[in-house]
Amino acid sequence: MAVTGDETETGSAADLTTCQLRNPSCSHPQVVSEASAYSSKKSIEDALQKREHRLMKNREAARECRRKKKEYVKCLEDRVAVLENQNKTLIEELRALKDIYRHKVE
DNA sequence: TAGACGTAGCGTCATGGGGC
DNA sequence: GCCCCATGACGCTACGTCTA
Repeated sequence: MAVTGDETETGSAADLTTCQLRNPSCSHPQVVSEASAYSSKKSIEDALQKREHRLMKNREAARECRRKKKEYVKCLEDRVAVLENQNKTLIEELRALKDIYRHKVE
């Protein structure tokens, strides 16, 4: 998993870094400045909880997104296989018809 | 057998779009 | 505007395969 010291997000009250989540005693400067924006311990806990919830939701969304993408790619691959078969069949059919036509002309 | 390399899967972040 | 969701991008780990 990629965890760098400078991870931040913008705009939300749940802005706390991953390093603080993993190590509550983290004194990373950004964490300190962000955490100081909260008036009480309660609101910090609240923000952490919100962040955790958001990360969990996004984790699940990413998993689902990958699953759908894989399914889509599989679908395309199957379609390619079907079309290739159809193409082969049509080419052979055309060849056979050309043969018949040639014999009639001769 | 150790190291290089390729691939799959994962978590996180950033961002755009839609709903309210 | 704010919130939520979907998704691309990135970095990391685990694992399999190849080669010296």
